[in-house]
Amino acid sequence: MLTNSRLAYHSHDHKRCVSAALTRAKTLCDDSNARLTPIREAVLRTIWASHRPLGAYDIVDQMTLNAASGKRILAPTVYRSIEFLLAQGLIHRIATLNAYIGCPFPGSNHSDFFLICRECGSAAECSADQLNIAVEKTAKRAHFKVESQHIEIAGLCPACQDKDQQGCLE
Amino acid sequence: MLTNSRLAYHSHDHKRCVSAALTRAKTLCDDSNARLTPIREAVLRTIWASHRPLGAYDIVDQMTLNAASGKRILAPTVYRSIEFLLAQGLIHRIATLNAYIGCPFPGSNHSDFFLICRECGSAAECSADQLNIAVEKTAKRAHFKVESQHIEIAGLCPACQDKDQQGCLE
DNA sequence: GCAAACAATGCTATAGAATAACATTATATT
DNA sequence: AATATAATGTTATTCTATAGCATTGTTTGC
Repeated sequence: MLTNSRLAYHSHDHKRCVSAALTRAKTLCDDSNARLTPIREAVLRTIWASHRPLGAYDIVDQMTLNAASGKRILAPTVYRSIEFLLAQGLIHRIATLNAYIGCPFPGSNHSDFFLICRECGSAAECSADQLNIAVEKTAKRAHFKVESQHIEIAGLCPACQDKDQQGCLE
Repeated sequence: MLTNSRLAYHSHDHKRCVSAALTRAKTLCDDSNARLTPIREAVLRTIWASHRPLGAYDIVDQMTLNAASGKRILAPTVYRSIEFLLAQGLIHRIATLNAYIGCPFPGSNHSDFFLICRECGSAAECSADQLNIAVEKTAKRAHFKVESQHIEIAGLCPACQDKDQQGCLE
């Protein structure tokens, strides 16, 4: 099973996540002759600022803050970058949240499976053959031809389960 | 496995789907002391007009058309009914489409699993223990506590697969 | 190197989805 | 009937996403 749950839900050196993601992105875009422009890279970096899915307008705001004085990045620009990054498989859209998150293993063919913590907001991605098979099997019984699957699980991540038990959550 | 795929994807006497859904709704609301008001019932009926998920503003438009002359139902009213129907488990939200669909087996405890045809737009709902178990297992490996799951599968329904093969699709 | 073609971004406006806030009406409770 | 509660009407607004066109930047063929 492929997953970044260890990182997503526990304190870690997140700079490494970001730099790894950017390196992978550059390589992949290079290989496929796609142009990872400065703006697109900045959007990707902004999305990778944490393991929490980020709304499009949050990205706009964050980039406006980060940008050198006065330089405003507007919604259509961000949405275009999002479109590009989605097409390259570098990010995913979390439909139930209208938000976007970096893909920890772009390039590898996988279906979308997310574990979203309702407490801390962090989301981990998983890719499990076992699950894909179960989906296929179930669809087959309805004679349905699967083309893409999108699975969002809500609940509590390991860290927030511990907090809950200790009663120190507010 | 619980599913309405047979009905959703093939021609059938849809009036029976609607009347069955409304009967179930009345019974369930009665049992739980929830008020299925005329407006809420009309929204439910509108959503059940087909097996295709319907956007909130489509519901608004449709209800305005259906309503007696001039009587306008506005967005907040529809959204309130949607909220009620979701809470009662009588409808589901299809997150990837921002649309709503009637639940064919309300009252029975089940997780959301949808097969959405990209060709005809119809969506069937399934409930498969097998799949729930696979989700649980996969989540467990990430030490994630599942509270709710939402699965949307896109692809081709049986009827549209046949059409595709015959090349008579446009 | 230069012009034409194409891709990306800037910008304004607008469409589409959802809710906030408050007034009014209907339904239940005593 | 009087009060409380729930539901609906109404207006405005927020949030999400895209259309359309001007401008700038990057390739590509010559």
